[in-house]
Amino acid sequence: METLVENQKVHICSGEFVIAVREAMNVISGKWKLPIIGSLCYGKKRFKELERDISKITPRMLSKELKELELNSIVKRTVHDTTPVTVEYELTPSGKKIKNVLDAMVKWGLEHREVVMVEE
Amino acid sequence: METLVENQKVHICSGEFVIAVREAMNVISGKWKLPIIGSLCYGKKRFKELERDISKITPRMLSKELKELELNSIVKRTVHDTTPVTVEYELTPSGKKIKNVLDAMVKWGLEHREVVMVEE
DNA sequence: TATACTAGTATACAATAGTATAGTAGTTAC
DNA sequence: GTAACTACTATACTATTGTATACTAGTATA
Repeated sequence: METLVENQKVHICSGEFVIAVREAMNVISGKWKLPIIGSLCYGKKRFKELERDISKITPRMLSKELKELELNSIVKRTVHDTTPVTVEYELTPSGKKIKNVLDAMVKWGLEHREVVMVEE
Repeated sequence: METLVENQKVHICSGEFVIAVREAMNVISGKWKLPIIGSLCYGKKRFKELERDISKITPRMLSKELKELELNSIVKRTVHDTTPVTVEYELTPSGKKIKNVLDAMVKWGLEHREVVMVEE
């Protein structure tokens, strides 16, 4: 399995490849990361807005996942000096580009579903 | 966040989208699925070959993951009537196409790493 | 008879991921 | 003064995921 990255053939087992895939996996794995990213695609959101948007998430998980996403430079956190304090979360440019990965997943997923349906 | 699939704009929250992404996530999530798929990219492999190929995997996990991949139509299992019995595993066409998703992940991962490096 | 090969399975445990429920601190409206 | 808003945190638990170690069954070789 080979892949073209910046005009260079890269072997699936090359160190860079593995690290890059792992990084992408980190960002989208887990139960709540995609719902959070999905919700932030429509623009900035406050903590409580995300909590209301994402059905059944607990504040503990929301807080934990937002911290991880911030650490990984996917989400930017901004504190506003209002009363009460409001905190806004938004996707970084890198966070927005995850869309390309999701697109590839949707494309594969739909094709795969069709293949499986025809087989059965 | 919108995406183009077969000339139709599909909303990120549409049922089909969510199911398709979840399906793709199922196939690549977990500690051992990518190493297994990676190893099978080079062609058919027997159980013991995979076990030797994939450093530190236990037969329990290899067996479990192969079963899941087979259930999801990513891997095909063929039993050969030799002595001792040999079993071959190979990627289905759908399994091979997961490469497109991995490519998108590599591309994003490499770009993201560069952005993060420049920032720090 | 003992060892090694095939492809796994069984049991018990450890580690990680996620849930449920309640509480914090500071300010504002009733 | 009490309730409600903000953005969380703390504690204790359950569930899922992965590990470690040993074992099975059938055949072939030394």
